[in-house]
Amino acid sequence: MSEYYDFYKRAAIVCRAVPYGKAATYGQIALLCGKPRNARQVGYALNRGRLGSGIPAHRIVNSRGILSGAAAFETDDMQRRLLESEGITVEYTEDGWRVDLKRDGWHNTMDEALRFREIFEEQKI
DNA sequence: GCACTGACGCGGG
DNA sequence: TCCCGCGCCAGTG
Repeated sequence: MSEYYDFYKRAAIVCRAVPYGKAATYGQIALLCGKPRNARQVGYALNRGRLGSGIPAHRIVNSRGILSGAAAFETDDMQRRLLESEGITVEYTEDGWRVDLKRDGWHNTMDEALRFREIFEEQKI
């Protein structure tokens, strides 16, 4: 097992792999990076642009499917509009805009998880 | 080194 | 199922 890793490089790879039309959670990204307790770091990285460009940040939501209320997008409704443009239904609740993870969530297979581990191992990150 | 912060998540009630 | 409390941990000043 690689003893030194770069969490942000891993997170960038995983985030870019979230399919069009699907939403993933912060914890899910962290888990696939091999750091299941680092969900907060995923949010931090996205907020501060630490993952570079080409990251579908709008597809990342919290474990309940709630969209980030943070003003990290150009406009308040940007994240919701991007998701809807991909065919994802976003419904308004008291807690904010929410996607149905049961239907539109990214449900990883064990194979996908193992594949990421291989990629990290190969690239020594 | 210390305290505080936050696009978070889980487990118990 | 829904709250709520607590744990989490890299960054930041």
